[in-house]
Amino acid sequence: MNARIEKLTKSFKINEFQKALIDWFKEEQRDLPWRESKDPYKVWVSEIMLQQTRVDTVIPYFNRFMEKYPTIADLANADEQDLLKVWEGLGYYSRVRNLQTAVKEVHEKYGGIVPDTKEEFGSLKGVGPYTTGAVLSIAYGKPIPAVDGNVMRVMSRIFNIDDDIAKVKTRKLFEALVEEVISHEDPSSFNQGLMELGALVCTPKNPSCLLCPVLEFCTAYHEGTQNDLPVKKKAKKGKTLQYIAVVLEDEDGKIIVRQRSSEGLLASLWEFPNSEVLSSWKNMVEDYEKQLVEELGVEVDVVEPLGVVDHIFSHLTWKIHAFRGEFRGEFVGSDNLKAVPIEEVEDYPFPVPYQKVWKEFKEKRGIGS
DNA sequence: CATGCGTGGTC
DNA sequence: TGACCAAGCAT
Repeated sequence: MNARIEKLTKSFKINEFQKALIDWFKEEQRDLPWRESKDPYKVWVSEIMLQQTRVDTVIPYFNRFMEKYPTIADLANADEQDLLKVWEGLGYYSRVRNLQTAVKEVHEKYGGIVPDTKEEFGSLKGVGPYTTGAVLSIAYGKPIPAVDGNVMRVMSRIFNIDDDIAKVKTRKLFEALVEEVISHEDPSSFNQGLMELGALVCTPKNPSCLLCPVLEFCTAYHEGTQNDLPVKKKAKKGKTLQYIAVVLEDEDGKIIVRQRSSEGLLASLWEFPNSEVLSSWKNMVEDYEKQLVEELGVEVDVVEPLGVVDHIFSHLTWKIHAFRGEFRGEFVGSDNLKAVPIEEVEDYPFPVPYQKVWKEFKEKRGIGS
């Protein structure tokens, strides 16, 4: 333990803090579907879904996921496109692919039993320091810190720490700090208590300090600095990219869909034919029409605009100029580019921006959902 | 260590 | 409307 941790915890009443936090958690915790069992697999899935994602958003996804993949074996044997479809709209799609990779490893290497050591579980794909601590403490009662954004916020206020929480080094500081104060009798309630407190009471803005069960331990409250913590360097906002996209239909009611690259943004999801609009283009619609004829080998008519779809990612913005179009001629597709019956389009996993485009198309065509 | 990776809610 | 942010991880 380094000198800084020692100084911070020197006169800290650890046992009383643990008791106040755990008692509060047991009384006030929310009823959530993943709290109905301590099945390590279910706890694990919930933690992956909850990464950077709100509880209210996750609940229906979790329930559907468990209905479809109730066990390790079910997930290990799942089809990747089906998996992406279940994850559709949840974002950060690499999470589900990494999860399946890891679950396959547990299925094959550990006989379907989720390993209970930091070394083994923590080395699985998609499992970082936070998820390791969360799953092993909740499912197996191991006293391992689970430091997420909530915990950094709560602890930064309790100990009045103004280090930039965007830095890896700061997260490690908080892990060392939690290591010192975590309950060994009930690590699960302790870790979840810190997170629940951050979600319900010690909120980013307007924290409900007067309702806080650990108010007496909070240095920031006593110093009046709770509204200035935690300190986090602002992210610079990303650039905007312009795209033209066309929903192409033929006389037989088939729609052309295309699968994205298996790497990078929205990997392996589906979209409608589109291209970045370059400043060198003279006429967006005509230029892209020509490009489409080349790429698809069919006659193409861009018929009418469907509107402009704006989509803000965390690191960039898309402005999609969407159109409805028609194609004629024999279309020769491939695994990643095909014409599918209009009623099957929604069987494919689409990211939200292209769901918006599809919605515009359906409204224009007068197709009910 | 910095950046890429989604989406929706809130103020 | 825009900035911030929510149970992070891989590279």
